Amino acid sequence: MPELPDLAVFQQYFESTSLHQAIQRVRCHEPNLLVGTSPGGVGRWLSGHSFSGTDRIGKNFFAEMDDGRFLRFHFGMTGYFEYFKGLDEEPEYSQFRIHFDNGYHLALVMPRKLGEIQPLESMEDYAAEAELGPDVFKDSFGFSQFKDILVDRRAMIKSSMMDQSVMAGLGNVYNDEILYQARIHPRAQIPDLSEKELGKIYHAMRRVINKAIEVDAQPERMPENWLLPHREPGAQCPRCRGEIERIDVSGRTGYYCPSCQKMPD
DNA sequence: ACATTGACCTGAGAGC
DNA sequence: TGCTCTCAGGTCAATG
Repeated sequence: MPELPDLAVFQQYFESTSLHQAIQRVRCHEPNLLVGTSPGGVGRWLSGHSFSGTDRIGKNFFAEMDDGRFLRFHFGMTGYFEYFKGLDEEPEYSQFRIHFDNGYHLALVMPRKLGEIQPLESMEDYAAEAELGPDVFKDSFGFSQFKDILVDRRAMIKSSMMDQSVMAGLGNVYNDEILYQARIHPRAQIPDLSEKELGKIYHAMRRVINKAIEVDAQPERMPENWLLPHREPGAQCPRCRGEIERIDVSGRTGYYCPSCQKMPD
């Protein structure tokens, strides 16, 4: 479930494996993933160059190239990178593979083919084009901006926080976690939330993302007192021992604790 | 503006 | 054992 913390970990992985090595060629098993290019086109885009750095906006990962161009990756629901040596070690569900001069390869592994790979001249142009909101984990995204963005909205809090054009990076799972820790009902309407409650949400967001990255976004390493290890109906709330419930919000299945997360008055 | 639904894709897990 | 069904997850388009 690649959300912002997962992306941050992918970014570290990419940086520790795939920078500053000449790219020989690429192989795309699933051309439908390519945006604005073709298997041949992405090959020409990359071949003979190398990656020099990385960046991220929300759930979009940008591999920066030695001449300042980019390749954007979106991981859909199931994507991740895997770096490996011999082709006989290529992972199952590898949809796209980059051959480096040193004999190693980087694969985009994605059982469900809902991701995207896109050559780009500019990250900023892409963000504008895609109408991406600000990345929720950039240093510049402080509480005042969080509040300003939400203040004249009337939607449910969870819907707006998951809307990538409002703010970018959060998905279903971490959103539930944040609202659980802030003790806010996922269907709470934004106009009904006080500044203090918005503050609790913002700070829970920082805390959750930081901690999730610290444990490499591995679900089994999430703290036991989080909601995340208890995302099933009938599970016990680690805080009040009440029953975790399933709830649909804007078409996504969420989980929350009805006794800890009350609707605002 | 906002909510809802369905489509995309396909493996995992459940139920028979 | 093997089949069929449902459900995830992120995003977008269509409809109310």
